[in-house]
Amino acid sequence: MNISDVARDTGLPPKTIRYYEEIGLIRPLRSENGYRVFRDSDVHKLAFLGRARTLGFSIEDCRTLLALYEDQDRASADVKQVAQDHLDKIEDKIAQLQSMQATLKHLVRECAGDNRPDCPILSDLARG
Amino acid sequence: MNISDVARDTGLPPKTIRYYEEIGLIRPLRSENGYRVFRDSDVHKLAFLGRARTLGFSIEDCRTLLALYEDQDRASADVKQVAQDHLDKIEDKIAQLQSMQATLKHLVRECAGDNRPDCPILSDLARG
DNA sequence: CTTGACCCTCCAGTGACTGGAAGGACTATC
DNA sequence: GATAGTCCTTCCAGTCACTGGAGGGTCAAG
Repeated sequence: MNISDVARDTGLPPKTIRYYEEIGLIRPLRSENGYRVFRDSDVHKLAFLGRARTLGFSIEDCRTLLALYEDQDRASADVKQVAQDHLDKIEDKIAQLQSMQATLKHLVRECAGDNRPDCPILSDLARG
Repeated sequence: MNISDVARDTGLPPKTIRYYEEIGLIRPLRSENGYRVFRDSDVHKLAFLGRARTLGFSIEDCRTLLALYEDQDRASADVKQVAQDHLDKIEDKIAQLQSMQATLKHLVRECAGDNRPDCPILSDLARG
């Protein structure tokens, strides 16, 4: 399989696939003309990576998860730990965004949004 | 005022303040020895920027907001538009994170987290 | 034999800082 | 006046996970 076939099948852009090779997440073969040749195992790994990225795991987390996936002697506790840590970060992030959301919603609601210059949004930013 | 005084008063690191000057958000004076000299108006702007950044506005949004703030003839509608667009982005982001959160919570709950290799998290990533 | 769609590598840019090196300036103490 | 310590400066590199583009080789169809 060539890179664009893999891109189609995994939903990952060719650029991203090349990048994943560059940082050592996959090691596709090469044909004589220099083109990358992807085995099923490469495609499988890329799909795995795509899904992990969709869940928001960092590339380093993905590397760890892939290593755990390939390690038949892994402990599920190790996987769970990675996922739990990530979940905690996501929940922190959600809380942070919700706090911004609450403030912004309030300010937007208070703002007349007309031709006049008076604006509670700017007043808030200016005075804290 | 020197940079570290301003950093203390605004809560922004000196590095960030220098960066804001570099990208043209502020234009502090210079004393003979080359040190930056911050007027009250600079400190005020930096505090404004700090609060806007806390609300998650991008630097370019901050630049726009600062310009609107300084424009006595602004229309509050323009400010409101910036804030509403940002709020929309935040709400998209929250929804995306909540979707990750839901999936991850489910997977983490299903995972035994013991010494055995069987792991629903990896199974999910491997098969979608 | 040319066209167009592939593929390759390498370099630069994104956003918003952050860390560190190398060196000048100021303040306090001896 | 020397020294130590803290401040200030600039400049360069790195972060994260790609993404865009230049410049050039390869392949299949007509």
